[in-house]
Amino acid sequence: MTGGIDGETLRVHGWLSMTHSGKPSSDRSKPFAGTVSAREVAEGLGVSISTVSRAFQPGSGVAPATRARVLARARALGYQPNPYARTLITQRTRIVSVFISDIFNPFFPEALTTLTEALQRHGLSVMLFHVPLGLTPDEVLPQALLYKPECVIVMTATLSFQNAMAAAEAGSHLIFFNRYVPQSNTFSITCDNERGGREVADFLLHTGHSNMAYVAGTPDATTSIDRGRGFVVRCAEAGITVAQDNMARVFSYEDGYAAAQRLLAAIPDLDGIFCANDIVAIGAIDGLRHELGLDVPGDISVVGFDDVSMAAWPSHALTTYRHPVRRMAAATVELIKEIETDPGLVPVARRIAGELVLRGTHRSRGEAAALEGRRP
Amino acid sequence: MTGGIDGETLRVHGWLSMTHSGKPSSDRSKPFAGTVSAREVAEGLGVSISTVSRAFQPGSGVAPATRARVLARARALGYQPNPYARTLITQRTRIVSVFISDIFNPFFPEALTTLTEALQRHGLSVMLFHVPLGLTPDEVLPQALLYKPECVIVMTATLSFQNAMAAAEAGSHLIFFNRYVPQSNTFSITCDNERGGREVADFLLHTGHSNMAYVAGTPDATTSIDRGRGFVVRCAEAGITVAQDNMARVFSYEDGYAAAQRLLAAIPDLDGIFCANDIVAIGAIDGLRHELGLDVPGDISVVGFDDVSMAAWPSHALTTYRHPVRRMAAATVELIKEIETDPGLVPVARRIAGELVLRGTHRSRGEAAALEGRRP
DNA sequence: GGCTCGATTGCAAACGATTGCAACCTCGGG
DNA sequence: CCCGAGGTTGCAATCGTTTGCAATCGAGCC
Repeated sequence: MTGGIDGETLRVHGWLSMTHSGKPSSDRSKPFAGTVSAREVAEGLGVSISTVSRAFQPGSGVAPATRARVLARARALGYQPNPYARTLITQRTRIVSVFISDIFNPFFPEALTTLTEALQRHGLSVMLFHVPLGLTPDEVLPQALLYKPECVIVMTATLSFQNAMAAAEAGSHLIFFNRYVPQSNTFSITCDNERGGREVADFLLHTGHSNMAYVAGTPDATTSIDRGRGFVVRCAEAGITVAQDNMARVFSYEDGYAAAQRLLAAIPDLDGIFCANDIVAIGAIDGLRHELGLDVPGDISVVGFDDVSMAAWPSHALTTYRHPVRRMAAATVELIKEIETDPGLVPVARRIAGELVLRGTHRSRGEAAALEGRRP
Repeated sequence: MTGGIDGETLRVHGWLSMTHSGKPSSDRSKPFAGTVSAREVAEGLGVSISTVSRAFQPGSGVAPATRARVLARARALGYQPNPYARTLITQRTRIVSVFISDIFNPFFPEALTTLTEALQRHGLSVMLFHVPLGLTPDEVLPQALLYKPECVIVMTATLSFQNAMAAAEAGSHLIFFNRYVPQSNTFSITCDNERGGREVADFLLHTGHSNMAYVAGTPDATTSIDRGRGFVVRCAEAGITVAQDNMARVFSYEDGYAAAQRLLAAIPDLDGIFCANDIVAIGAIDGLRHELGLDVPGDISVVGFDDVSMAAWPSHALTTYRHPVRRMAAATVELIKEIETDPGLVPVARRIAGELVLRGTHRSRGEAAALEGRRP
């Protein structure tokens, strides 16, 4: 809370209408109107435009006194180097494009805002592109590439080979966020999903569950696949085979809701379900409770993945695995910095560990033991 | 589902590593590398750069045959006019900046994606700026204004007078989305919140509620204020005074949860609560159920506002008022078009009606009558 | 056949910066 | 006192477009 919010917040009556009647604001028809150029700051000072330009670049040979004068006058006039002209000559845009898709999952807005903040703090501007359901990023990519972003961060689906190639051609590095392209050798920042799956497995095994299932999300999403693999493999190591429900089309509440019913129809004595994410888990829990009249965690444990804010609400109190969003955003900026200094950096997938969050949808060991064999 | 997703999705092994070893991709150190300019398409055709440029502008005098040849060759070479150079000369950026804040409310991502899609469909590129909690948009605005956006869409808080002025100076029109600045005469696109409040009041009155309260959200948010006013005024017209809880700091689940307890402690025979938004409503319901052991809607009705996706989940089945996001996004694009053709357009606040969505957290008239006077 | 007119097209000047290169200045050393 | 070096500064080219203006061309009309 800055306090400035109430202080001089915009409340003056009719102030903006001035700009339509008289002189206060300059000609509205030209967006650049009222903008000062390097020439104007140079003129008053009796220096050249070059000097003004150099005053704004750290390593350039300008006399400290001159730089100070220039900067002072620039500040007074409100001058900032025009990024369009600068880009034209330097060939660097300082822009990153971010691709998002339709958002069912509250994880995405959280990731998006965190990432955006981290990037803008590093002086990069974010161009946002939305890939509507049913479209490939490919159809939006050309518009994004027009602006020659220094990198394209994809939080959604995958790109076609052709278009990924196009991005490379345009000089934009491709970074997958929260997903990666399995055999492709591209940059990616993800949660260590497989490890997350293992940790959940360890936890459920440790608390005495023995008849478990995994509810997958969007079929070809690496997040869903890796979480599932970690879980299934670890359980297998403990001699337990887990049922898998792969019928979900997307990571949705409805998918979880339906999956729970399918699973219990097939395996009535199931005692633990790991879901591909929190939304699916909440759907599953509701399915178990409302459709099947089961008690969670009394009859069966459910664990999610992400730790979205809703998971902490008392009505859900979901036991889950926390997605390390902040650390992922920080890692992304870190990666971009590295790419900046070494454009030839060899692509690498970075996985960041999350952590188990215990709430109220799992049985503790004791309960599990006590209930052994209760249902047929 | 395009089908292209599985078709030629990026799965080729090691393809990107080529760009670091050999020739397939051009020099990665220059973002513009591999880009063709108008000169290159002109050369092969024996026309001038001017002609190429004109071929890309609808109303310019180019012979149809020439235009066709240029366009064909441009497509073959993958040429697109460079937006930076274009902006430099035309002074038009085709960029809009969108300000968002920390997102508790699922309404925002929905609004953001819908809005982004509508804008990009109109050929505008969206630059996203995040205003972290505790900061004013003012501190982020300068970075946004650098790119001379054609307009700045603010989905969050308000701007200081100074900075709003700065935006005007820079030639960027200010559009408030989902909020407005009361006495200021700026553009805004909002839901007709007051009307929404009235409709909810009418509905609750009509279904026999007589002892009602309003739970506000963030204190100075126009959304919260207007919804409350519509509700309270209509009830007053019907001779009923409603209790108001204004203790919430933000529109959060926790706020709703706590408000419910405060209200029922003060007014034990409350039979209807209208909440400033769905998240608050869900919090209130959980507070009523878990802390007070009340039945919703058996003992008391709760109505929200927004109709976020969660509201439809069986576990909530929230009766609410639908926020017309799509229509608001469309109206925004419409407004921008109007501003484009008439930069001097006088600022106007546009309010768009939503609609009541009946689910399971309200009592019907019959039940209400039957239960009359049940609790002391 | 000459003249005018309209439709096409090219020239060249912007737009607002960055940057290699050359000119300049100053100062110290020989 | 002169010369060279090193530190500052300005000149001018450049980035890739758009666009006013002039030039060119062909055709239609008298």
